[in-house]
Amino acid sequence: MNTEVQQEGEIFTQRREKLEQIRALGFDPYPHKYAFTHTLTRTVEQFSSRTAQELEAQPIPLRVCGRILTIRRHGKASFLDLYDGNRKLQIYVKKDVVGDRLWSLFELLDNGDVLGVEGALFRTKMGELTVRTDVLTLLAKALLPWPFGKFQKKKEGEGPEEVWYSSLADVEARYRQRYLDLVVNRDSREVFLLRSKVVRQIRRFLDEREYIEVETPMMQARAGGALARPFVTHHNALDMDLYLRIAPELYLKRLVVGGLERVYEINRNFRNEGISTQHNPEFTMLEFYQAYSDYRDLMELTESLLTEVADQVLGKREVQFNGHRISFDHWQRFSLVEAIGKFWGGPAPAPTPADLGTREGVGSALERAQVPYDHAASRGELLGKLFESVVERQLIQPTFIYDYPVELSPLSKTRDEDPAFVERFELYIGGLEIANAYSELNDPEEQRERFEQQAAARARGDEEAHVMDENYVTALRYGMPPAAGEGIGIDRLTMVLTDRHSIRDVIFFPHLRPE
RNA sequence: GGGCCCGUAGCUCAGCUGGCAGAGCACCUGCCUUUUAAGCAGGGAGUCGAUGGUUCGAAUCCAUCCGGGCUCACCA
Repeated sequence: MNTEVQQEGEIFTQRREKLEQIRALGFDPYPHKYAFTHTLTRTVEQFSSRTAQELEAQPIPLRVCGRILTIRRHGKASFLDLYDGNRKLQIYVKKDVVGDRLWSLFELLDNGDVLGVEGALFRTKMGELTVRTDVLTLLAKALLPWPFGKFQKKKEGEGPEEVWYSSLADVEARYRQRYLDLVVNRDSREVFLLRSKVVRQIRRFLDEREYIEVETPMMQARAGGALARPFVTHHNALDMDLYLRIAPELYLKRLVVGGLERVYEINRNFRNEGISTQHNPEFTMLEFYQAYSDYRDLMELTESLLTEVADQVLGKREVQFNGHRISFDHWQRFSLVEAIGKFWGGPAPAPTPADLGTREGVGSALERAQVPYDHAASRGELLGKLFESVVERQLIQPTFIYDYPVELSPLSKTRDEDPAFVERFELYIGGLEIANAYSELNDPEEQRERFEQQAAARARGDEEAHVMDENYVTALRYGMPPAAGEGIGIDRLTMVLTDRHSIRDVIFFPHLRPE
Protein backbone atom coordinates (compact mmCIF):
# COMPACT_ATOMS: atom_id res chain seq x y z
CA MET A 1 0.00 0.00 0.00
CA ASN A 2 1.13 3.52 -0.62
CA THR A 3 1.02 5.36 2.67
CA GLU A 4 1.71 8.79 1.20
CA VAL A 5 -1.15 8.64 -1.25
CA GLN A 6 -3.46 7.44 1.49
CA GLN A 7 -2.48 10.25 3.82
CA GLU A 8 -3.01 12.88 1.17
CA GLY A 9 -6.40 11.34 0.51
CA GLU A 10 -9.84 12.71 0.82
CA ILE A 11 -10.79 10.87 3.98
CA PHE A 12 -7.70 12.06 5.80
CA THR A 13 -8.47 15.64 4.85
CA GLN A 14 -12.09 15.31 5.95
CA ARG A 15 -11.12 13.86 9.28
CA ARG A 16 -8.54 16.54 9.97
CA GLU A 17 -11.26 19.09 9.40
CA LYS A 18 -13.50 17.25 11.84
CA LEU A 19 -10.64 17.24 14.33
CA GLU A 20 -10.42 21.02 14.12
CA GLN A 21 -14.17 21.33 14.57
CA ILE A 22 -13.97 19.10 17.63
CA ARG A 23 -11.29 21.36 19.09
CA ALA A 24 -13.37 24.42 18.18
CA LEU A 25 -16.21 22.97 20.23
CA GLY A 26 -13.84 22.86 23.20
CA PHE A 27 -13.21 19.11 23.30
CA ASP A 28 -9.73 17.62 23.68
CA PRO A 29 -9.52 14.96 20.96
CA TYR A 30 -6.62 13.25 22.74
CA PRO A 31 -7.30 13.32 26.49
CA HIS A 32 -4.99 11.62 28.99
CA LYS A 33 -7.09 8.86 30.52
CA TYR A 34 -10.51 7.40 30.97
CA ALA A 35 -11.82 5.92 34.20
CA PHE A 36 -13.79 2.99 32.82
CA THR A 37 -15.74 0.75 35.14
CA HIS A 38 -16.05 -2.30 32.89
CA THR A 39 -14.25 -3.58 29.83
CA LEU A 40 -16.50 -4.28 26.87
CA THR A 41 -15.74 -7.96 27.17
CA ARG A 42 -16.64 -8.02 30.83
CA THR A 43 -19.84 -6.07 30.22
CA VAL A 44 -21.02 -8.45 27.54
CA GLU A 45 -20.05 -11.55 29.47
CA GLN A 46 -21.40 -10.40 32.81
CA PHE A 47 -24.73 -8.96 31.70
CA SER A 48 -25.63 -10.90 28.59
CA SER A 49 -28.21 -12.90 30.52
CA ARG A 50 -30.01 -9.88 32.02
CA THR A 51 -33.50 -9.34 30.66
CA ALA A 52 -34.90 -5.98 29.66
CA GLN A 53 -37.06 -5.98 32.78
CA GLU A 54 -34.15 -6.76 35.08
CA LEU A 55 -32.06 -4.01 33.56
CA GLU A 56 -34.92 -1.56 34.01
CA ALA A 57 -35.67 -2.59 37.58
CA GLN A 58 -32.03 -2.65 38.61
CA PRO A 59 -30.14 -0.20 36.41
CA ILE A 60 -26.47 -0.92 35.83
CA PRO A 61 -24.53 2.31 35.44
CA LEU A 62 -21.15 1.97 33.82
CA ARG A 63 -18.39 3.59 31.84
CA VAL A 64 -16.99 1.61 28.94
CA CYS A 65 -14.52 2.42 26.20
CA GLY A 66 -13.34 1.03 22.91
CA ARG A 67 -12.94 1.63 19.22
CA ILE A 68 -15.92 2.57 17.06
CA LEU A 69 -16.63 -0.18 14.54
CA THR A 70 -19.74 1.19 12.90
CA ILE A 71 -22.16 4.03 13.36
CA ARG A 72 -25.78 3.69 12.31
CA ARG A 73 -27.15 7.22 12.24
CA HIS A 74 -30.87 7.78 12.56
CA GLY A 75 -31.34 11.52 12.60
CA LYS A 76 -31.56 12.57 16.21
CA ALA A 77 -30.66 9.20 17.69
CA SER A 78 -28.04 6.72 16.59
CA PHE A 79 -26.45 3.39 17.32
CA LEU A 80 -22.81 2.57 17.25
CA ASP A 81 -20.74 -0.49 18.05
CA LEU A 82 -17.67 -0.30 20.27
CA TYR A 83 -15.06 -3.05 20.04
CA ASP A 84 -12.19 -4.01 22.33
CA GLY A 85 -10.61 -6.59 20.06
CA ASN A 86 -12.65 -9.33 21.63
CA ARG A 87 -16.28 -8.39 22.08
CA LYS A 88 -18.43 -5.60 20.71
CA LEU A 89 -21.08 -3.70 22.56
CA GLN A 90 -23.84 -1.57 21.09
CA ILE A 91 -24.14 2.04 22.23
CA TYR A 92 -27.28 4.16 21.87
CA VAL A 93 -26.89 7.93 21.67
CA LYS A 94 -29.96 10.15 21.78
CA LYS A 95 -29.81 13.88 21.19
CA ASP A 96 -32.40 14.65 23.92
CA VAL A 97 -30.36 12.79 26.49
CA VAL A 98 -26.78 13.89 25.77
CA GLY A 99 -27.65 17.50 24.95
CA ASP A 100 -26.71 19.72 22.00
CA ARG A 101 -23.02 20.07 22.78
CA LEU A 102 -22.26 16.34 23.03
CA TRP A 103 -24.51 15.71 20.07
CA SER A 104 -22.36 18.07 18.01
CA LEU A 105 -19.34 16.05 19.08
CA PHE A 106 -21.09 12.82 18.22
CA GLU A 107 -21.82 14.09 14.72
CA LEU A 108 -18.08 14.50 14.17
CA LEU A 109 -17.20 10.92 15.12
CA ASP A 110 -16.05 8.28 12.65
CA ASN A 111 -15.33 4.61 12.70
CA GLY A 112 -11.93 3.95 14.18
CA ASP A 113 -12.27 6.69 16.80
CA VAL A 114 -11.70 5.62 20.39
CA LEU A 115 -14.65 6.53 22.55
CA GLY A 116 -15.65 6.45 26.21
CA VAL A 117 -19.32 6.10 27.07
CA GLU A 118 -21.03 6.65 30.38
CA GLY A 119 -24.58 5.40 30.75
CA ALA A 120 -26.71 2.46 31.76
CA LEU A 121 -27.50 -0.86 30.17
CA PHE A 122 -30.82 -1.62 28.52
CA ARG A 123 -32.18 -3.88 25.86
CA THR A 124 -33.49 -2.56 22.56
CA LYS A 125 -36.75 -3.68 20.96
CA MET A 126 -34.70 -6.23 19.08
CA GLY A 127 -33.29 -7.48 22.36
CA GLU A 128 -29.71 -6.31 21.96
CA LEU A 129 -27.78 -5.41 25.11
CA THR A 130 -27.01 -1.71 24.70
CA VAL A 131 -25.64 1.24 26.66
CA ARG A 132 -27.96 4.25 26.76
CA THR A 133 -25.46 7.09 26.67
CA ASP A 134 -25.55 9.93 29.17
CA VAL A 135 -22.06 11.23 28.49
CA LEU A 136 -19.71 10.43 25.65
CA THR A 137 -16.01 11.26 25.63
CA LEU A 138 -13.75 11.20 22.62
CA LEU A 139 -10.55 9.43 23.69
CA ALA A 140 -8.64 9.47 20.41
CA LYS A 141 -9.56 10.66 16.95
CA ALA A 142 -8.65 8.34 14.07
CA LEU A 143 -7.52 10.36 11.07
CA LEU A 144 -7.11 7.35 8.83
CA PRO A 145 -9.95 4.95 8.07
CA TRP A 146 -9.90 1.43 9.46
CA PRO A 147 -10.37 -1.45 7.04
CA PHE A 148 -13.27 -2.97 8.89
CA GLY A 149 -15.12 -5.48 6.80
CA LYS A 150 -18.55 -6.88 7.23
CA PHE A 151 -19.69 -8.80 10.18
CA GLN A 152 -21.68 -11.94 10.31
CA LYS A 153 -23.61 -13.69 13.02
CA LYS A 154 -21.91 -16.90 13.91
CA LYS A 155 -24.01 -20.02 13.92
CA GLU A 156 -24.40 -22.28 16.90
CA GLY A 157 -21.23 -23.23 18.66
CA GLU A 158 -18.27 -21.99 20.59
CA GLY A 159 -16.93 -18.51 20.81
CA PRO A 160 -18.43 -15.08 20.48
CA GLU A 161 -21.67 -15.04 18.57
CA GLU A 162 -20.50 -12.32 16.25
CA VAL A 163 -17.46 -12.38 14.05
CA TRP A 164 -16.03 -9.47 12.15
CA TYR A 165 -14.67 -10.19 8.77
CA SER A 166 -11.83 -7.99 7.77
CA SER A 167 -11.41 -6.38 4.42
CA LEU A 168 -7.67 -6.30 5.09
CA ALA A 169 -6.45 -9.26 3.10
CA ASP A 170 -3.20 -8.00 1.60
CA VAL A 171 -0.55 -10.08 3.28
CA GLU A 172 2.12 -7.43 3.25
CA ALA A 173 -0.21 -4.83 4.75
CA ARG A 174 -1.14 -7.28 7.49
CA TYR A 175 2.50 -7.61 8.50
CA ARG A 176 3.56 -4.02 8.00
CA GLN A 177 0.51 -2.62 9.75
CA ARG A 178 0.06 -5.34 12.30
CA TYR A 179 -1.94 -2.97 14.50
CA LEU A 180 -4.68 -2.99 11.87
CA ASP A 181 -4.49 -6.73 11.43
CA LEU A 182 -4.79 -7.33 15.17
CA VAL A 183 -8.03 -5.39 15.38
CA VAL A 184 -9.77 -6.30 12.16
CA ASN A 185 -8.65 -9.91 11.86
CA ARG A 186 -9.83 -11.61 14.97
CA ASP A 187 -7.90 -14.79 14.13
CA SER A 188 -4.65 -12.89 14.12
CA ARG A 189 -5.22 -11.54 17.60
CA GLU A 190 -6.04 -15.03 18.83
CA VAL A 191 -2.81 -16.46 17.43
CA PHE A 192 -0.77 -13.99 19.46
CA LEU A 193 -2.82 -14.45 22.60
CA LEU A 194 -2.24 -18.17 22.27
CA ARG A 195 1.47 -17.67 21.70
CA SER A 196 1.64 -15.69 24.93
CA LYS A 197 -0.12 -18.50 26.78
CA VAL A 198 2.31 -21.07 25.36
CA VAL A 199 5.27 -19.12 26.69
CA ARG A 200 3.58 -18.63 30.05
CA GLN A 201 2.88 -22.36 30.39
CA ILE A 202 6.44 -23.27 29.44
CA ARG A 203 7.74 -20.95 32.14
CA ARG A 204 5.33 -22.40 34.66
CA PHE A 205 6.32 -25.96 33.75
CA LEU A 206 10.03 -25.28 34.09
CA ASP A 207 9.69 -23.09 37.18
CA GLU A 208 7.80 -25.93 38.89
CA ARG A 209 10.79 -28.17 38.20
CA GLU A 210 13.31 -25.91 39.91
CA TYR A 211 14.61 -24.35 36.74
CA ILE A 212 15.79 -20.77 36.88
CA GLU A 213 15.32 -18.39 34.00
CA VAL A 214 18.47 -16.60 32.88
CA GLU A 215 19.67 -14.21 30.20
CA THR A 216 22.92 -14.60 28.31
CA PRO A 217 24.64 -12.38 25.73
CA MET A 218 22.91 -11.55 22.49
CA MET A 219 26.14 -10.01 21.18
CA GLN A 220 29.03 -12.42 21.18
CA ALA A 221 32.65 -12.23 20.14
CA ARG A 222 32.26 -15.70 18.60
CA ALA A 223 28.91 -16.95 17.37
CA GLY A 224 28.75 -20.49 18.67
CA GLY A 225 26.31 -23.11 19.85
CA ALA A 226 24.83 -23.90 16.46
CA LEU A 227 25.85 -24.44 12.87
CA ALA A 228 24.72 -21.29 11.08
CA ARG A 229 25.97 -18.04 9.63
CA PRO A 230 25.73 -15.08 12.00
CA PHE A 231 24.94 -11.41 11.58
CA VAL A 232 27.92 -9.16 12.18
CA THR A 233 27.87 -5.84 13.97
CA HIS A 234 30.58 -3.55 15.20
CA HIS A 235 31.49 -2.14 18.58
CA ASN A 236 32.96 1.32 17.99
CA ALA A 237 34.66 1.94 21.35
CA LEU A 238 36.36 -1.45 21.30
CA ASP A 239 36.78 -1.29 17.53
CA MET A 240 35.84 -4.92 17.15
CA ASP A 241 33.26 -6.95 15.31
CA LEU A 242 30.64 -8.68 17.36
CA TYR A 243 28.13 -11.29 16.27
CA LEU A 244 24.46 -11.50 17.06
CA ARG A 245 24.08 -14.83 18.71
CA ILE A 246 22.99 -17.87 16.74
CA ALA A 247 22.34 -19.72 20.02
CA PRO A 248 22.83 -19.18 23.75
CA GLU A 249 24.09 -22.73 24.23
CA LEU A 250 27.73 -22.23 25.17
CA TYR A 251 26.86 -19.57 27.74
CA LEU A 252 24.07 -21.62 29.28
CA LYS A 253 26.47 -24.53 29.71
CA ARG A 254 28.99 -22.21 31.36
CA LEU A 255 26.23 -21.55 33.88
CA VAL A 256 25.83 -25.29 34.40
CA VAL A 257 29.57 -25.43 35.13
CA GLY A 258 28.89 -22.58 37.55
CA GLY A 259 26.49 -24.68 39.55
CA LEU A 260 23.18 -23.51 38.09
CA GLU A 261 22.04 -27.02 37.49
CA ARG A 262 18.76 -26.25 35.76
CA VAL A 263 18.64 -23.14 33.60
CA TYR A 264 16.50 -21.93 30.76
CA GLU A 265 16.33 -18.94 28.51
CA ILE A 266 13.50 -17.89 26.21
CA ASN A 267 14.91 -15.38 23.82
CA ARG A 268 15.84 -14.46 20.30
CA ASN A 269 18.41 -16.11 18.06
CA PHE A 270 19.63 -14.54 14.84
CA ARG A 271 20.72 -16.50 11.81
CA ASN A 272 21.90 -14.92 8.62
CA GLU A 273 20.28 -17.38 6.28
CA GLY A 274 17.35 -17.84 3.96
CA ILE A 275 13.89 -16.56 4.72
CA SER A 276 10.94 -18.85 4.19
CA THR A 277 7.59 -19.80 5.64
CA GLN A 278 9.58 -21.66 8.28
CA HIS A 279 12.51 -19.30 8.79
CA ASN A 280 12.70 -15.74 10.06
CA PRO A 281 16.14 -14.14 10.55
CA GLU A 282 15.32 -13.64 14.22
CA PHE A 283 13.32 -16.31 15.95
CA THR A 284 12.50 -17.24 19.49
CA MET A 285 13.94 -20.28 21.12
CA LEU A 286 13.48 -21.90 24.47
CA GLU A 287 16.81 -23.39 25.43
CA PHE A 288 17.25 -25.32 28.68
CA TYR A 289 19.87 -27.45 30.41
CA GLN A 290 19.46 -30.04 33.10
CA ALA A 291 22.48 -31.41 34.97
CA TYR A 292 22.83 -35.09 35.84
CA SER A 293 20.51 -36.09 33.00
CA ASP A 294 20.87 -37.41 29.49
CA TYR A 295 18.90 -37.03 26.28
CA ARG A 296 16.48 -39.81 27.12
CA ASP A 297 15.39 -37.88 30.20
CA LEU A 298 14.73 -34.92 27.95
CA MET A 299 12.53 -36.96 25.64
CA GLU A 300 10.37 -37.75 28.64
CA LEU A 301 10.44 -34.14 29.78
CA THR A 302 9.56 -32.89 26.30
CA GLU A 303 6.56 -35.19 26.08
CA SER A 304 5.31 -33.93 29.43
CA LEU A 305 6.01 -30.32 28.58
CA LEU A 306 4.23 -30.27 25.23
CA THR A 307 1.34 -32.36 26.48
CA GLU A 308 0.82 -29.95 29.35
CA VAL A 309 1.10 -26.96 27.08
CA ALA A 310 -1.57 -28.45 24.81
CA ASP A 311 -3.78 -29.22 27.81
CA GLN A 312 -3.43 -25.75 29.29
CA VAL A 313 -3.50 -23.72 26.11
CA LEU A 314 -5.87 -25.67 23.87
CA GLY A 315 -7.78 -27.58 26.52
CA LYS A 316 -7.26 -30.73 24.44
CA ARG A 317 -4.52 -32.95 23.11
CA GLU A 318 -5.47 -32.88 19.48
CA VAL A 319 -4.88 -30.11 17.04
CA GLN A 320 -5.58 -29.63 13.37
CA PHE A 321 -2.47 -28.68 11.41
CA ASN A 322 -2.15 -28.33 7.67
CA GLY A 323 -5.01 -30.75 7.10
CA HIS A 324 -3.66 -33.31 9.57
CA ARG A 325 -5.01 -34.25 12.94
CA ILE A 326 -2.08 -34.19 15.33
CA SER A 327 -2.34 -35.94 18.67
CA PHE A 328 -0.15 -35.13 21.64
CA ASP A 329 -1.12 -38.48 23.11
CA HIS A 330 0.82 -40.51 20.56
CA TRP A 331 4.56 -40.01 20.51
CA GLN A 332 6.83 -42.03 18.27
CA ARG A 333 10.55 -42.67 18.53
CA PHE A 334 12.88 -43.85 15.78
CA SER A 335 16.60 -43.74 15.41
CA LEU A 336 17.69 -41.71 12.40
CA VAL A 337 18.91 -44.80 10.58
CA GLU A 338 15.72 -46.68 11.44
CA ALA A 339 13.58 -43.78 10.18
CA ILE A 340 15.30 -43.76 6.79
CA GLY A 341 14.29 -47.38 6.27
CA LYS A 342 10.81 -46.91 7.64
CA PHE A 343 9.92 -43.81 5.63
CA TRP A 344 11.85 -44.73 2.52
CA GLY A 345 10.02 -43.44 -0.53
CA GLY A 346 12.49 -44.39 -3.24
CA PRO A 347 12.55 -47.60 -5.28
CA ALA A 348 12.33 -50.83 -3.23
CA PRO A 349 13.94 -52.26 -1.28
CA ALA A 350 14.41 -49.69 1.43
CA PRO A 351 17.99 -49.43 2.69
CA THR A 352 18.70 -51.50 5.81
CA PRO A 353 20.79 -50.30 8.74
CA ALA A 354 23.57 -52.48 7.34
CA ASP A 355 23.30 -50.74 3.96
CA LEU A 356 23.60 -47.41 5.70
CA GLY A 357 26.61 -48.62 7.68
CA THR A 358 29.06 -47.49 5.02
CA ARG A 359 29.65 -44.28 3.17
CA GLU A 360 29.16 -46.08 -0.13
CA GLY A 361 25.87 -47.55 1.06
CA VAL A 362 24.52 -44.15 2.02
CA GLY A 363 25.73 -42.70 -1.27
CA SER A 364 23.91 -45.33 -3.25
CA ALA A 365 20.73 -44.77 -1.23
CA LEU A 366 20.98 -41.06 -2.06
CA GLU A 367 21.36 -41.92 -5.72
CA ARG A 368 18.37 -44.25 -5.64
CA ALA A 369 16.35 -41.50 -3.96
CA GLN A 370 17.58 -39.11 -6.68
CA VAL A 371 19.04 -36.69 -4.17
CA PRO A 372 22.07 -34.77 -5.44
CA TYR A 373 24.90 -34.75 -2.94
CA ASP A 374 28.47 -33.69 -2.35
CA HIS A 375 30.67 -36.69 -3.17
CA ALA A 376 33.40 -35.45 -0.85
CA ALA A 377 31.05 -35.51 2.15
CA SER A 378 31.46 -38.02 4.96
CA ARG A 379 29.07 -40.85 5.76
CA GLY A 380 27.53 -38.90 8.61
CA GLU A 381 26.94 -35.83 6.50
CA LEU A 382 25.36 -37.96 3.80
CA LEU A 383 23.11 -39.66 6.35
CA GLY A 384 21.89 -36.26 7.47
CA LYS A 385 21.20 -35.30 3.88
CA LEU A 386 19.36 -38.54 3.22
CA PHE A 387 17.25 -38.15 6.34
CA GLU A 388 16.26 -34.60 5.48
CA SER A 389 15.24 -35.39 1.95
CA VAL A 390 13.52 -38.72 2.57
CA VAL A 391 12.03 -38.60 6.03
CA GLU A 392 11.57 -35.13 7.47
CA ARG A 393 8.37 -33.95 5.83
CA GLN A 394 6.63 -37.23 6.57
CA LEU A 395 6.93 -36.79 10.33
CA ILE A 396 3.45 -35.47 11.06
CA GLN A 397 2.65 -36.98 14.45
CA PRO A 398 5.02 -36.01 17.28
CA THR A 399 8.13 -38.04 16.53
CA PHE A 400 11.54 -38.15 18.16
CA ILE A 401 14.39 -38.97 15.80
CA TYR A 402 17.45 -39.94 17.79
CA ASP A 403 21.13 -40.77 17.37
CA TYR A 404 22.65 -38.38 14.87
CA PRO A 405 25.99 -38.62 13.08
CA VAL A 406 28.78 -37.11 15.12
CA GLU A 407 29.90 -34.86 12.24
CA LEU A 408 26.63 -32.92 12.48
CA SER A 409 26.80 -32.50 16.23
CA PRO A 410 30.06 -31.03 17.51
CA LEU A 411 28.68 -30.31 20.98
CA SER A 412 27.01 -33.66 21.69
CA LYS A 413 28.25 -36.65 23.59
CA THR A 414 28.91 -39.77 21.52
CA ARG A 415 27.11 -43.02 22.11
CA ASP A 416 29.06 -45.61 24.09
CA GLU A 417 28.14 -48.35 21.58
CA ASP A 418 29.09 -46.41 18.44
CA PRO A 419 31.16 -43.24 18.56
CA ALA A 420 30.13 -42.41 14.97
CA PHE A 421 26.81 -41.33 16.48
CA VAL A 422 25.87 -38.96 19.27
CA GLU A 423 23.16 -38.97 21.89
CA ARG A 424 20.97 -36.43 20.19
CA PHE A 425 17.33 -36.19 19.18
CA GLU A 426 15.16 -33.88 17.21
CA LEU A 427 11.41 -33.65 17.61
CA TYR A 428 9.24 -33.31 14.53
CA ILE A 429 5.59 -32.32 14.50
CA GLY A 430 3.58 -31.60 11.40
CA GLY A 431 6.70 -32.01 9.28
CA LEU A 432 8.40 -29.17 11.19
CA GLU A 433 11.52 -29.51 13.28
CA ILE A 434 10.34 -28.31 16.66
CA ALA A 435 13.10 -29.31 19.07
CA ASN A 436 16.73 -30.36 19.12
CA ALA A 437 18.41 -31.87 22.18
CA TYR A 438 21.39 -33.86 23.26
CA SER A 439 23.52 -35.22 26.00
CA GLU A 440 26.12 -32.52 26.37
CA LEU A 441 29.72 -33.27 25.54
CA ASN A 442 31.58 -32.44 28.76
CA ASP A 443 34.97 -33.99 28.03
CA PRO A 444 37.12 -30.89 27.41
CA GLU A 445 39.76 -32.64 25.34
CA GLU A 446 37.21 -34.29 23.08
CA GLN A 447 35.39 -30.97 22.75
CA ARG A 448 38.63 -29.36 21.71
CA GLU A 449 39.18 -32.01 19.05
CA ARG A 450 35.65 -31.59 17.73
CA PHE A 451 36.19 -27.86 17.48
CA GLU A 452 39.39 -28.50 15.58
CA GLN A 453 37.56 -30.74 13.13
CA GLN A 454 35.00 -27.99 12.65
CA ALA A 455 37.77 -25.44 12.16
CA ALA A 456 39.19 -27.66 9.44
CA ALA A 457 35.80 -27.80 7.74
CA ARG A 458 35.57 -24.04 8.03
CA ALA A 459 38.99 -23.73 6.46
CA ARG A 460 37.68 -25.82 3.57
CA GLY A 461 34.95 -23.22 3.05
CA ASP A 462 32.08 -24.45 5.23
CA GLU A 463 30.82 -21.14 6.58
CA GLU A 464 28.41 -22.86 8.91
CA ALA A 465 31.04 -24.98 10.66
CA HIS A 466 31.42 -24.25 14.36
CA VAL A 467 34.09 -21.78 15.44
CA MET A 468 36.80 -22.68 17.94
CA ASP A 469 35.97 -21.43 21.43
CA GLU A 470 38.98 -21.91 23.73
CA ASN A 471 37.25 -20.06 26.50
CA TYR A 472 34.42 -22.59 26.48
CA VAL A 473 36.91 -25.46 26.54
CA THR A 474 38.49 -23.83 29.57
CA ALA A 475 35.11 -23.83 31.30
CA LEU A 476 34.75 -27.55 30.56
CA ARG A 477 38.21 -28.16 32.03
CA TYR A 478 36.83 -27.08 35.38
CA GLY A 479 34.40 -29.98 35.04
CA MET A 480 30.83 -29.75 33.82
CA PRO A 481 28.49 -32.28 35.38
CA PRO A 482 26.85 -34.64 32.94
CA ALA A 483 23.95 -32.71 31.49
CA ALA A 484 21.40 -32.69 28.73
CA GLY A 485 20.15 -29.64 26.91
CA GLU A 486 17.42 -28.81 24.47
CA GLY A 487 16.14 -26.05 22.24
CA ILE A 488 12.48 -25.68 21.32
CA GLY A 489 11.40 -23.31 18.58
CA ILE A 490 8.63 -21.20 20.03
CA ASP A 491 7.55 -19.81 16.68
CA ARG A 492 7.17 -23.20 15.08
CA LEU A 493 5.47 -24.67 18.12
CA THR A 494 2.98 -21.82 17.91
CA MET A 495 2.47 -22.54 14.22
CA VAL A 496 1.50 -26.11 15.00
CA LEU A 497 -0.84 -25.13 17.83
CA THR A 498 -2.60 -22.44 15.76
CA ASP A 499 -2.59 -24.15 12.36
CA ARG A 500 -0.59 -21.33 10.78
CA HIS A 501 1.60 -22.38 7.89
CA SER A 502 3.87 -19.37 7.76
CA ILE A 503 6.20 -18.31 10.57
CA ARG A 504 5.23 -14.73 9.70
CA ASP A 505 1.77 -15.36 11.04
CA VAL A 506 3.12 -16.04 14.53
CA ILE A 507 5.66 -13.19 14.70
CA PHE A 508 4.22 -9.71 15.20
CA PHE A 509 6.68 -7.96 12.93
CA PRO A 510 8.34 -10.52 10.68
CA HIS A 511 11.23 -9.56 8.46
CA LEU A 512 9.76 -8.42 5.16
CA ARG A 513 12.24 -7.22 2.65
CA PRO A 514 14.74 -9.85 1.56
CA GLU A 515 17.70 -8.70 -0.52
C1' G B 1 19.46 -17.42 -6.09
C1' G B 2 15.79 -20.62 -9.59
C1' G B 3 10.45 -21.54 -11.06
C1' C B 4 5.21 -19.98 -10.94
C1' C B 5 1.71 -16.08 -9.75
C1' C B 6 0.25 -11.03 -8.28
C1' G B 7 0.35 -5.19 -8.12
C1' U B 8 -6.34 -0.99 -10.87
C1' A B 9 -10.43 4.04 -5.63
C1' G B 10 -9.33 3.93 1.68
C1' C B 11 -10.49 -1.92 1.49
C1' U B 12 -11.83 -6.33 -1.59
C1' C B 13 -11.76 -7.01 -6.61
C1' A B 14 -13.64 -6.95 -12.04
C1' G B 15 -11.88 -4.90 -16.60
C1' C B 16 -6.40 -7.42 -19.82
C1' U B 17 -8.09 -10.95 -27.86
C1' G B 18 -5.62 -2.45 -27.49
C1' G B 19 -10.75 2.23 -28.30
C1' C B 20 -14.20 7.55 -22.69
C1' A B 21 -11.42 3.61 -15.73
C1' G B 22 -15.78 0.15 -13.19
C1' A B 23 -18.56 -2.64 -8.94
C1' G B 24 -19.39 -3.73 -3.72
C1' C B 25 -18.01 -1.92 0.93
C1' A B 26 -15.95 2.64 3.02
C1' C B 27 -16.41 8.21 2.41
C1' C B 28 -19.44 13.10 1.67
C1' U B 29 -24.56 15.74 1.48
C1' G B 30 -29.88 15.47 2.66
C1' C B 31 -34.11 12.86 5.32
C1' C B 32 -34.88 9.69 9.42
C1' U B 33 -35.42 9.43 17.96
C1' U B 34 -34.83 1.31 19.24
C1' U B 35 -31.22 0.31 14.45
C1' U B 36 -27.82 -3.69 13.92
C1' A B 37 -24.34 -5.59 6.94
C1' A B 38 -30.05 0.14 9.22
C1' G B 39 -32.96 2.36 5.18
C1' C B 40 -34.07 6.01 1.21
C1' A B 41 -32.22 9.93 -2.26
C1' G B 42 -28.01 12.32 -4.27
C1' G B 43 -22.55 12.93 -4.72
C1' G B 44 -17.15 12.78 -4.62
C1' A B 45 -13.00 9.81 -5.03
C1' G B 46 -7.74 6.84 -9.48
C1' U B 47 -0.13 8.97 -11.66
C1' C B 48 -4.28 1.47 -13.35
C1' G B 49 3.41 -0.23 -8.95
C1' A B 50 7.65 2.63 -11.87
C1' U B 51 10.38 3.61 -16.30
C1' G B 52 11.10 2.89 -21.37
C1' G B 53 9.21 0.85 -26.00
C1' U B 54 5.40 -0.75 -29.95
C1' U B 55 0.91 1.86 -31.69
C1' C B 56 -3.30 6.90 -34.45
C1' G B 57 -4.47 5.21 -29.45
C1' A B 58 -1.80 1.18 -23.77
C1' A B 59 -4.69 -0.51 -17.30
C1' U B 60 -4.50 -4.04 -21.53
C1' C B 61 1.06 -5.87 -25.88
C1' C B 62 6.84 -5.98 -25.18
C1' A B 63 11.36 -4.94 -22.10
C1' U B 64 13.58 -3.48 -17.64
C1' C B 65 13.12 -2.22 -12.64
C1' C B 66 10.55 -1.95 -7.73
C1' G B 67 7.32 -4.40 -4.23
C1' G B 68 4.65 -8.85 -2.71
C1' G B 69 2.94 -14.17 -2.38
C1' C B 70 3.73 -19.42 -3.10
C1' U B 71 7.43 -22.97 -4.16
C1' C B 72 12.54 -25.36 -4.77
C1' A B 73 17.57 -25.11 -2.87
C1' C B 74 20.23 -23.83 2.39
C1' C B 75 18.83 -23.44 7.38
C1' A B 76 15.79 -24.23 13.15
